[in-house]
Amino acid sequence: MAVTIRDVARQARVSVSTVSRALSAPGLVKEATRQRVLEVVRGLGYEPNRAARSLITGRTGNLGIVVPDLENPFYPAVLRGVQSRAHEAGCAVFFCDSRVAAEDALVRTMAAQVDGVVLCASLLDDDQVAELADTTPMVLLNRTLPGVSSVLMDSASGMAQVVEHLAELGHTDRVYLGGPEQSWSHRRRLVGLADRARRLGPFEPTFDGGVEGARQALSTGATAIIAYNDLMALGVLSHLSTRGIRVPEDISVTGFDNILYAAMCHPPLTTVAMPTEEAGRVAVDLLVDRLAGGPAECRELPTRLVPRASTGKAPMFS
Amino acid sequence: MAVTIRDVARQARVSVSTVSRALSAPGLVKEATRQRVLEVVRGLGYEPNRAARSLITGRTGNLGIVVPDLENPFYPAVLRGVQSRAHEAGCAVFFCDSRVAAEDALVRTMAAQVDGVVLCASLLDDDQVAELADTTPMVLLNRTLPGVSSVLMDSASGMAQVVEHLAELGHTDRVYLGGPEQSWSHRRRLVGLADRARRLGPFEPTFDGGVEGARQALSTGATAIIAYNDLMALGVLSHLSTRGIRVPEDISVTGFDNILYAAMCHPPLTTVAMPTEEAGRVAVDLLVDRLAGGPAECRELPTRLVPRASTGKAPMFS
DNA sequence: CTGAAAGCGCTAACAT
DNA sequence: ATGTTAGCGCTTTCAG
Repeated sequence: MAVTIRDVARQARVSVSTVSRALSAPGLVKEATRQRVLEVVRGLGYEPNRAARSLITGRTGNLGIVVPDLENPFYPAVLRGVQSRAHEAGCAVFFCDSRVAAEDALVRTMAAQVDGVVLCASLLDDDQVAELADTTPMVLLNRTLPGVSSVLMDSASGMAQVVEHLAELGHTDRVYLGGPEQSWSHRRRLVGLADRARRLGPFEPTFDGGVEGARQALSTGATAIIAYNDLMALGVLSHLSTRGIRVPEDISVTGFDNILYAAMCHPPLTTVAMPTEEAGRVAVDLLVDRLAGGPAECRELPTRLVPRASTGKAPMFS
Repeated sequence: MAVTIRDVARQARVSVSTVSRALSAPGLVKEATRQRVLEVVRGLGYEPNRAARSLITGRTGNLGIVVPDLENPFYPAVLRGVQSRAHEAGCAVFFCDSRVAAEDALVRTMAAQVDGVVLCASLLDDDQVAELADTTPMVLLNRTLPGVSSVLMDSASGMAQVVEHLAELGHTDRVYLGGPEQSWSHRRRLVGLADRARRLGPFEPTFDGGVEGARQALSTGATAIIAYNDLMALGVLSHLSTRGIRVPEDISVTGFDNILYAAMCHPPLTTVAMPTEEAGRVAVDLLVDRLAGGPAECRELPTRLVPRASTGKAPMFS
């Protein structure tokens, strides 16, 4: 059997409540006793039983995060931010990839054992999200819903920067390969795009989706392809290379997210940097605030264009 | 207040113990009563309180996994396998990236709230791992320790295949850019390498580590660079490209892991495919067996060479 | 097959 | 400032 609060109390010659207080309400016990207790705690290697504690407090000390696709490097980056901040806040984090099961089922399962959850780029409809948010404290990432905290990355501005960049290079015929239609990020990118590019899609926001998008884009004769995200842009690059089309001489390509590989591919990808890790940290902050009884809050983080070699002057432009 | 077992008992006109049994020991209660209870459970939306349950059983129904670097796509793949299998087994999974805090501290923290942990590619020394394994049921991934379950990917054979492939292409001067010296995978790769390549390193198993490795490799005059993993190989490719060195015409390059980007880079990378997702699933299987009182078990999964365009005939070889 | 009762380890009134 | 005590919601003997 593990060492319990009673063992500590006995050895420190105090009552269990004093031990409890020494540990979780330092102000309520005399410094000398507290030290004595702490010493015994260390000596015995006592670790409070979380189950017992939660049974009373109703708190688990855990946070949950649900992401749509861990294999998109965007999410590990977010997760890293979440985890480091959660760690600072003394919380452990449960994690789920929603390809494993339905998003709402996952959140519900999680809700039972965490104090709150970070829901990333949810594709659920508003009613479903609202229902979940009603059950458990929640912060949304790249998604909004009235009354629910959220952390947003400014996709509209990012996309506007992309279009402007392309325009400056002389591209007049631009095509956008869209992501999932329910996606908030996709819709915000459309806002930034306005009517400054044709639209194709929706496509899967993956490498293969990009390959398919490139195929379709080629038949439009556009000189610039704007992909929904970097993963797709990588697929676009790959397809163009297969077809012997040069980037950026023949066609310019842009992505979104600035994942690690955007800098490593050939040619390096012009893209929009997203404050992923920061977003993860802010999400936890908002969640913690919420748990402490604060109000729902919405925070938008800036994005910025990262020009690289996949964009160049439009052909025949001087 | 949430609905408790007592509410169910009252409404189903049975005792709490009957409800408890109906839920977790179906054999011990008459089918008719069980149905009645289940109906009330559904009607009330009753969900047993996990804290209360674990307080008694000592089980949490949770698994933990610690990985060294979530941003290496190798680990999300493992994580995916772990999660899908855990989900089937009715377990939720806690996750930690050991860049957030010291590995052993993380495992210890986790141990308090999971039934067992999967420890990936640990760099701790044997004593430390042994101590942890003593505290909590554990399965090691790509690491061995007597008496502890483990899932291994056959790095030695994979590396032997790489060297053989290079030899067939006429490369006689090969150089290996090593990974972390404490890494089991690294040491197994050395075994597969035997004395068939010079050795450089250790390097960080990252893109930047690869860049540095390439720099050093160039001064050796070798015609083939064998990187510890794909991330490094990507760095090698990048550095060579910067220096105007052609791959594979001037130098051949190989990686290890077959991450998604190995197929997407330029030129596509010859590498060794690792059964990552499978390994994650097997790890959970072994852990579950262990929790059920089974013996420690060791499973080695095969790897295989994936030849792509980054390797070619040695210069001057015909 | 079912019920009564005793806790699991801890926190939070309530006393002192 | 510290001790006493009553549970938190559940499982699990032990009786019947």
